[in-house]
Amino acid sequence: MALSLDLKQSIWQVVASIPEGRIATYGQVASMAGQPGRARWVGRLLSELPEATTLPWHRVVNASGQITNPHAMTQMRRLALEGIKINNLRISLKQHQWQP
DNA sequence: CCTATGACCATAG
DNA sequence: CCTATGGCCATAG
Repeated sequence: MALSLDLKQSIWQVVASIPEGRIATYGQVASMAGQPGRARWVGRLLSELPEATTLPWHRVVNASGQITNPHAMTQMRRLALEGIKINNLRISLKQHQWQP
């Protein structure tokens, strides 16, 4: 399926709606955007965000609750500011996962 | 068309 | 907890 701006926006909108202090997984974001199975795509889309974006991309982690991206330092700092505990790049999904 | 590459995921051992 | 495996899917070459 080709990538339309609409599809991108649906992903961005879900990411933007993740509450402060909560996290979501790549797969979760994809599903909530009506695009199940496109977790990898979510990751790639976030990787293309401009550095000055206001989108809370730091609230997205993988299915294991692990931080797996090139900006781990920034991500950890931001999450810490929101009161999220991090152990060895790992976050407890049980405690912090966003569950609408 | 084919292969390679990811900010991924589920399952099995 | 860890590794291995197969699947996933848009992009790039």
